[in-house]
Amino acid sequence: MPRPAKPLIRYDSVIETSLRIIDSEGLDAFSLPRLARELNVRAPSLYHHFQDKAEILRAVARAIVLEAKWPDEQSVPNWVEWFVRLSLDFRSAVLRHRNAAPVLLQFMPRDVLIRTYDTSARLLGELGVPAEQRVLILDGMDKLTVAAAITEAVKGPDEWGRAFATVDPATEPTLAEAAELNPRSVEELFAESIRCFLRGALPYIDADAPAPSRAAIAAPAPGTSAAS
Amino acid sequence: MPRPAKPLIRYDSVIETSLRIIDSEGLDAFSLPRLARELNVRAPSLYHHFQDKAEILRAVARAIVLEAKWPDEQSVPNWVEWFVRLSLDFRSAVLRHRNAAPVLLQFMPRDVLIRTYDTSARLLGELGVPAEQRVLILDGMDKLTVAAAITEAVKGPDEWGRAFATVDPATEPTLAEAAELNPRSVEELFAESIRCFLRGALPYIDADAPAPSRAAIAAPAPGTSAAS
DNA sequence: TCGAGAAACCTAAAGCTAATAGGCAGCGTG
DNA sequence: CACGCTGCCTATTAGCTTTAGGTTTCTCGA
Repeated sequence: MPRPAKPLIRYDSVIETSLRIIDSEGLDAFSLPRLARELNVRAPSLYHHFQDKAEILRAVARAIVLEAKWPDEQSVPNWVEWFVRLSLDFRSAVLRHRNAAPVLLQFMPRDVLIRTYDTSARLLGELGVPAEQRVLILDGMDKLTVAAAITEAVKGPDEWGRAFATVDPATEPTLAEAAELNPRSVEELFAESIRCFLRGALPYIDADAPAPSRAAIAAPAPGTSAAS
Repeated sequence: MPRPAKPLIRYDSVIETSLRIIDSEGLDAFSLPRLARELNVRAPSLYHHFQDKAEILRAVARAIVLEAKWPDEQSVPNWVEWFVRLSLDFRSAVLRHRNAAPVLLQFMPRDVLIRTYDTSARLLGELGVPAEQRVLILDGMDKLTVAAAITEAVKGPDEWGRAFATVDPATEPTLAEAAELNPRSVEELFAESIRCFLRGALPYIDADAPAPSRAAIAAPAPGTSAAS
């Protein structure tokens, strides 16, 4: 059945199907024959649309990251909570696709994040953060969101609910006690880590300042963001 | 040549050789035939010593983490810098074996870290950190060291020196400017992130308090660490 | 001391995988 | 109308992990 009237392989459906297989059957189960079977096609045909398997996985990683939406500055009381919301949304997107965590580690689309960080840098400028401090904030946020989300995704179901849930009280009594008395869920820990970091890194910035509107960030007044 | 007088395969040399192959030729080059060739042996023989390839990789991950040494509390001015040193040592161990980052993501030996965190929890108790806050600190440190080190390890050589070095000034001018004006190396950013987090999470703890001696942590006086 | 069985290697092979080579039919353009 | 390109196909290569089963040597109890 060579050369059908309508193409059987569409770029978007390849990525979509790949992600569905990875989500439901795990990364090890994802192979080109397996993917091709789902598309009613033979594996080598995929090479007419993608250079190799890595290119498919790169696109899958990109699709996951693009699921994270841009938080509305209206829905949030101040700039700190805007950053927290940004991180939580990213984390949610990653955790929706836990099995793809190794793919994200290898093929994280930096350019997508870079655009977010550029906007965040502008936001920091509006807030009065000195230029030489901005990379510290952005890099720290990167660690606390991207890196933390990926490593959290690989944790087993026994660790999903509470932090350090698998600690043995017999061998690590102090840690087990701390885990017992910890009032926060893993999601709250995630959010609170970011608040702590921002508080510690920017003690001189008013935490109650509102998040600048998207329009103000996108088109800053001349000289506003350039002035450190 | 079945059943030689002296065993040809020693557990330690298998792990050591595996790590050397991964370091020098990359993770993709590491296969059981490749490993067996290095040991002057055939691939299936390895199954008499390891259940499967994953067991070897698990041991490799453990070996990397165990390279991180326990910092001497004498060498450091206060407890904050003790935590910073702990993180930097871990980071160094991971970055010595960049190619093994995906292995670490999948097979991070939690039990090794748990022991460190138990000791750290005791340290926090000595410092007067309330019990219900300790998990926040430990989990945040975990994100900022373990997660950040793994993701930093997968970065390409063009990103090793400075943060956001590959940003294009034409498309992301604000971020590029921030990267230009950033005074810190990636290692300093790593250390400073931890200081910021601890400062933000524990504003009421004296940052200049010394790190408790290892002996004091290992055998706390009764009631000292249990009292929150 | 001897015999049984376990230990530690081997070869052979099954059943995967990613990727390449080359063929064939339909589509659109000159 | 014909020619070349597109988009699928089959066949094949080379390499991977893992299992099955064979052979020799070591160890240990009688």
